[in-house]
Amino acid sequence: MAVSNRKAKGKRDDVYSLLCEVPKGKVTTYAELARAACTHPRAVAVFMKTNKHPDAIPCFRVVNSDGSVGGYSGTGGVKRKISLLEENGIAAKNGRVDLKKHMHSF
DNA sequence: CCACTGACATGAG
DNA sequence: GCTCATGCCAGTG
Repeated sequence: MAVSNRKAKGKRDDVYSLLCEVPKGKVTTYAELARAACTHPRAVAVFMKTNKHPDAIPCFRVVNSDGSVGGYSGTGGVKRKISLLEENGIAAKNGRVDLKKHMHSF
């Protein structure tokens, strides 16, 4: 049972595609991304951590459903993520973004 | 090539 | 604020 779903790796590509379609200046949540990809938020976290294309995958645009930035495997950690968000016009104060202003729904 | 365990940046209660 | 439950991925034998 623990390995019965290994063939369903197509979900990962869906998450990446959806994330790439998020416009600049907007962010999405793990729950929303997972929902759009028909998967679970837990899986999305693994996708970002195990992603082989950080250059093509703006994981910094993904935040928690609470608006908290969460984490970042890229350079600088969450600090780098917050900086990138601000570069996109998103105010990430105290590691939090305004979802009601930047939350992107699929 | 097939099978199993460990690890994860969440969500909900 | 903490704990439990759930899904997907990567590595090893």
